[in-house]
Amino acid sequence: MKNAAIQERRNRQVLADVVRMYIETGEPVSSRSISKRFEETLSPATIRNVMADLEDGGFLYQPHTSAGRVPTAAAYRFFAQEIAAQATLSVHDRDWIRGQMSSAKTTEEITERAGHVLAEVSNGLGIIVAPPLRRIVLEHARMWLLPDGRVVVVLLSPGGTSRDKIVKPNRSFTQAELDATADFLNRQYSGWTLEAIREDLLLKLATERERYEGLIQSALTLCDPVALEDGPVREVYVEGTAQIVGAPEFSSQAHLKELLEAIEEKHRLVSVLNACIDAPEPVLVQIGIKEMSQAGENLAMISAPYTRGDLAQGSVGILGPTRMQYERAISAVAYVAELFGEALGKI
Amino acid sequence: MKNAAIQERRNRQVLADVVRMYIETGEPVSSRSISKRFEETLSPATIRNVMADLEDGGFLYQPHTSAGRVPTAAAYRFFAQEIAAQATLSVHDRDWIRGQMSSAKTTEEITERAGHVLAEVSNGLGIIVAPPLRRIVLEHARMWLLPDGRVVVVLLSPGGTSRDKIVKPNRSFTQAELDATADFLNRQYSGWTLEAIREDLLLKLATERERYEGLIQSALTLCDPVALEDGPVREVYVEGTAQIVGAPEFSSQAHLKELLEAIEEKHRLVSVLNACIDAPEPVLVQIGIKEMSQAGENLAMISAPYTRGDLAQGSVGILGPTRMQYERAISAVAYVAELFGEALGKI
DNA sequence: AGTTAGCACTGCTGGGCACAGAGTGCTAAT
DNA sequence: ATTAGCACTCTGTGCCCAGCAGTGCTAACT
Repeated sequence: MKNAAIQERRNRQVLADVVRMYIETGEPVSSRSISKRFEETLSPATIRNVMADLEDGGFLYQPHTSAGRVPTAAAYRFFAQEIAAQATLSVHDRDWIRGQMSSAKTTEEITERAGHVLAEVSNGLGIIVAPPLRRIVLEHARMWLLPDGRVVVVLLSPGGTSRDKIVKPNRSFTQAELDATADFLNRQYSGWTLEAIREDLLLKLATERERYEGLIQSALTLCDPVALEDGPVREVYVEGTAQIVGAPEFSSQAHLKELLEAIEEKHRLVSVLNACIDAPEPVLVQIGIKEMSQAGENLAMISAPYTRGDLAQGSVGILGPTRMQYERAISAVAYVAELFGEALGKI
Repeated sequence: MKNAAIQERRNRQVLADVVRMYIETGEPVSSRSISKRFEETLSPATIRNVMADLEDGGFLYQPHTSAGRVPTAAAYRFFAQEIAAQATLSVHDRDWIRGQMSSAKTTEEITERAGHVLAEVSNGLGIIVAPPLRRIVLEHARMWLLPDGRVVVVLLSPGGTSRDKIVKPNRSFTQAELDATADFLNRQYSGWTLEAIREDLLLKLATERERYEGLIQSALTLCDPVALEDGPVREVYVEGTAQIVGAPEFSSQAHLKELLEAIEEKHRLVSVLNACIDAPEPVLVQIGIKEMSQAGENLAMISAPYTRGDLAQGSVGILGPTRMQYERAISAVAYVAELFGEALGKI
């Protein structure tokens, strides 16, 4: 039974202290130093016994016989869970974050700021994932004809963002037709997500051919390309690459290079980060990200979804070394997610 | 007279060989190895004499007394100049590059590909700078009124790119006014750059108030925000951060970190890279980029402007260690710039 | 005069070795 | 159940020394 070691209250206390201390110093922690933390109520020898149990339980390990102990991934997981509930941001951090975020006006600025804040707080990467296109809400559509037969489609979302695309339809349209189509979309689907619109159109196409035939066809031809434009690259915003270079856990060039390559392939990040959208907890802590790279062993990701209105949109998070200040990081991610959603709403 | 050492033909030959060899191996090159390159027509001792002269001239230096010689920035400059004229791409590289570029369709894809190609070829960073907004050419403008009084402005450029923005004008417009303004822009300024339009509008405003008064005013109010939207961040595209980690010249963590920070502040890159637009040579080689960071000493940038039609638009380039394969890099930059411009034109 | 062989000199690199320090596991005493 | 004591293990560091790569200089050669 692996968890046996963790059952006893004192053992958990010791484990938490070891983790905390290792996060601070980055060096294997000895029984003596933990003993001191307990205000000398327990001797090093006792702590050693506890530590031996914890090692059996898979929470600690020794780099070599005569070294102190280092937390394993399991220890971090335990630790994160232990403190997640009571994680709270220092007033100083809170003010600083709000200050940083409040000066941003455009969506881009806000994103950049949020990423920057997260990177600074964690000494790791700050990552922002934009809402996937299909979750975008249509407020207003407009189309017009170009002299050469192409069509400009502009979709407006609440909050002032817009997306446009030039479409080469396979048949020619008149401006009147375009107006009718746009009007149809506006009356029928204002407030729907693109994803939902698309599904509904396909459904209607099958069941109610006779009623709207032309319009539905037109709408599909004209909207689909816009919806599918999906720029997978621009969706992810990463800030703070420079930070991870300093971290001693990635001092190995090979590891560092591999990690940076993984980061450049941003879609890999997205899947890990977006796990939090369906997670039950408000903030998700993942420890040991094998998906990322060989060095993923000692990577941790802390992520939270942000919402505008009440629709989950995308997520923000931190990717950093497992040896990270979890209290600070967890609460910062939560706070940034909150501010980020708010800020987007205000545009 | 610093250049004295370089006057003699044989000295230049030796210098070039030292640089070439150092680029290959990355280690200080000895007199013996150069002697071998000369097919034994000169003894190591002779080469040593030449090298001593070159050291006096500031082209070589010794890490310590009993080591070989390493090229200085001056040596690289000389070398780059020497080979720039005759730089030519291997058939293999040429095919590969064309292959990589040809599969890209959208502007984003093309940019990404170009960046990727440059990074791969150079083992450094591939950098693409988009044309500054003011150089964008207007093909067609359109505006319409939103229910709440805001105005959507869409500017179309030749080649199918478009840019839109939602403007909150300080007075209210009617749709008819908007149509008239757009029409005015289209008739008067189709084919002009935004920069030029803006200037001309301001000029006309001063001299011909009476004729177009309303239109000019409207055009300015509505277009300026679009033109000034200027996303300084999105303008620069960098690929290949992972590459530079491997380079032994940046093995020092401190240097590496500093460099990555500099790269994240992309605007710093832009000014260096854009120097090539006004340079007389088709491809500009800069060696020792002090602007970037302390480690800039051993950084080199190779850049070339790309054009669409006959308008210089932006630039593409490589940022890498001074110890770089210049022949390959220079010709690759030239070729990518050419293909990039072409590809943009075809969209 | 330019070139080259020979040789002494320099500074780095890597292996071997001893030593101190940190930390543990175990046993026996409290 | 806790703890003091002690033997044991492993690492990091400093030091020395030999080996090596490469130079600079001088003197001889063409």
